[in-house]
Amino acid sequence: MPELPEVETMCRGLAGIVGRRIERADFPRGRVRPLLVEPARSVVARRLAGAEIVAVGRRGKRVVIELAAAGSMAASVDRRHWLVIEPRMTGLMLVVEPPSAEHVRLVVDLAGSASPRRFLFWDRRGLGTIRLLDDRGLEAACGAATLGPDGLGITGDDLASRLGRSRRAVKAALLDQRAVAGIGNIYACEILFRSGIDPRVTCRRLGRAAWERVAAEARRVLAEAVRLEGSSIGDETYRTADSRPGRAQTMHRVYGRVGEPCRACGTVIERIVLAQRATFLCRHCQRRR
DNA sequence: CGTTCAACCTGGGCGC
DNA sequence: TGCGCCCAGGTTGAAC
Repeated sequence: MPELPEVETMCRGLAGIVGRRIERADFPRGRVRPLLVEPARSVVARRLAGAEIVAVGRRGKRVVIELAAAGSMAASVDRRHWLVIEPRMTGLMLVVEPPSAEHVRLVVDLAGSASPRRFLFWDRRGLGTIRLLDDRGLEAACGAATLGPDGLGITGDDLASRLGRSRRAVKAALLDQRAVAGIGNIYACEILFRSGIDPRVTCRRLGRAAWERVAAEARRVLAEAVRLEGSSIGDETYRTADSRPGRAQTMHRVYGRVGEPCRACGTVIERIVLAQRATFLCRHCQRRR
């Protein structure tokens, strides 16, 4: 579920943990599958305890919490670690009570009496990953070879140079995190609608002006969705770190609107499957190149 | 190079 | 009510 705007909102909701010290970390009843945690849960828990939280940031769809090892007030890089959490479909970072206790995967208690007292990773489907990495691990997991330029700052040049010669459908290409980081299924559909481009069109058939449009709409749609704190669709879904629903779903023009009239022209919105993902489009409005 | 499929999971919605 | 099936915001690896 969480794409760039949702993960960005989670990170902003964690602002209060920066500068705090971790008292203890716990994987309640080992509810995270071992394969989704790196290194072993006991090692992660031990290393987190006592660490100082230096910063919280986002890389693509990942939450990155920078830590200084216990007792190292100086910023020696070799004592830095990064807690990288990938929420995947249903993961949430919360500083308040979770929707259910049974899907809490990681709890981090903070020292002191300031608010928040803790933060946690809650994940209903349990597909999310938790990694505690050193600088080399971070580079491998979130570096330029893994993640392309961030969607909020993507340019027409970026897209044209990375995807311009590709034979893939443009929608599939926008979901490729190495090309542009942070775009997922909802916003790919919305960006292409606003760009007036059919999601099935092959990248190499798009001209310069089209890539400029896609980049501009990507920046605009993602920024607006961040402003609206992400998309919450239905119950038991994405929430902000303090458990409020986002409002970006109110800006959706095509996603989830199959059978409903296009807000621009009245044509019925269609749902097709492209690259194994539901894809929504307006045949009339999405014909440009 | 690109596509397709299965897998990893839980739970909501729908048809019968 | 209950059951079975399909669907879901993501990612990965294998097969073709």
